[in-house]
Amino acid sequence: MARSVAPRGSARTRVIEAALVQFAEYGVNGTSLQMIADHLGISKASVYYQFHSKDEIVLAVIRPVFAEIDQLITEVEMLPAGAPRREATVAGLVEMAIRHRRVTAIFYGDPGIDHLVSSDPDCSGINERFKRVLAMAEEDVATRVAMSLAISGIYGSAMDPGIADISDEELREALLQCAKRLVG
Amino acid sequence: MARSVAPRGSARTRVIEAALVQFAEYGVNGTSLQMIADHLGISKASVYYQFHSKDEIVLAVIRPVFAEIDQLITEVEMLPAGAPRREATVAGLVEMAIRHRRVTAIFYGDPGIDHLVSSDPDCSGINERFKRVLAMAEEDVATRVAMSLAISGIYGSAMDPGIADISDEELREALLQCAKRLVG
DNA sequence: GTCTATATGTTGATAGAC
DNA sequence: GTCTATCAACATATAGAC
Repeated sequence: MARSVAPRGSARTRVIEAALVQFAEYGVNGTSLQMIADHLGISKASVYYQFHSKDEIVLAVIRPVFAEIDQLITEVEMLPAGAPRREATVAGLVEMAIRHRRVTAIFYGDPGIDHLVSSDPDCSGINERFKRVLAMAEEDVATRVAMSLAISGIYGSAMDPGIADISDEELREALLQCAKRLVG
Repeated sequence: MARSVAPRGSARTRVIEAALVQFAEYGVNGTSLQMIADHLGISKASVYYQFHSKDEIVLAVIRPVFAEIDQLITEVEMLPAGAPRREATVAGLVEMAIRHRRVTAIFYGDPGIDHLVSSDPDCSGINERFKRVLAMAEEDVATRVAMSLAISGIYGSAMDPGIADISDEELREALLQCAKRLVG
């Protein structure tokens, strides 16, 4: 390893992190490159040196999230379909929601992200895979609704300012308890 | 009643309805006045004849929703605090989510709307009142999380395309069942 | 009530100096 | 890698004719 390690907070990484924060607060369509640049104290052109377009920034932000979902799918696919798989899925989503808390959550339902996800092969592929693993042989209306409510509820409550005072550990426990009541 | 009745689809009403549809699909920040005008087959200037600004359109769209929430609060406030009030609240929200299905839902979490709500006295007042009636004397972490998850889950699942094939009646029943398991 | 035309600012994005 | 300067496209919003 003669080559020196990339600085801990590389310019590229800082752009991604600044974008993440602003996207979470103002949404993708409500966040301009000027806002991201101002937040970093640099110019728009410097942001464009790292990314060719806004879409590239958005993709760089959501890619790790989709990678996590992809891994979660792989894990739950090894479980038998039905209740065990459902329970592992919501438990995994609770971990993700806690880990990112109030940040990842925004992406669930952001129209600016939805559009980009649809046009990106990798993301939409994972998206389809996720939907497939969830709907697998599920004819039961009650179960399908419960899963849908659990997923959007987990993300929605993780970012709810009204319960922001609750610690990660307490929130995780409470969410798992809710999930168990819904799909267990 | 010498004066003739306003046409069923007045120009103003049509603008509101067109905005509602587009806001739900693209978000407030992702919807331009040009898009609304095009959707109605009229010009931007005609839209501005009905509303002085985009914010006015957004307010006109969300006001009825907040009026419904206001009424719901008044109803549940007459109930004893605790479980009975919580159950009535989620039941009322289920009715609202079903009634609007896939439309009202977007407003829950749209950054463009959140910002406007905060700056509008009426809306933010109702918002505060709603939060107060929910948090009333609730120290129990599990209950607070369950309520948060139920609320965002109800709205989120009502707009979930993955369960759009389920009829309103079936969805209402399934959501009420979920709500009961969470807060009952 | 609707239109065309326009004013004014902001957006995403590029060129080129340092 | 960062900057200033600039672009075309689009945003909200207004003026005034019909």
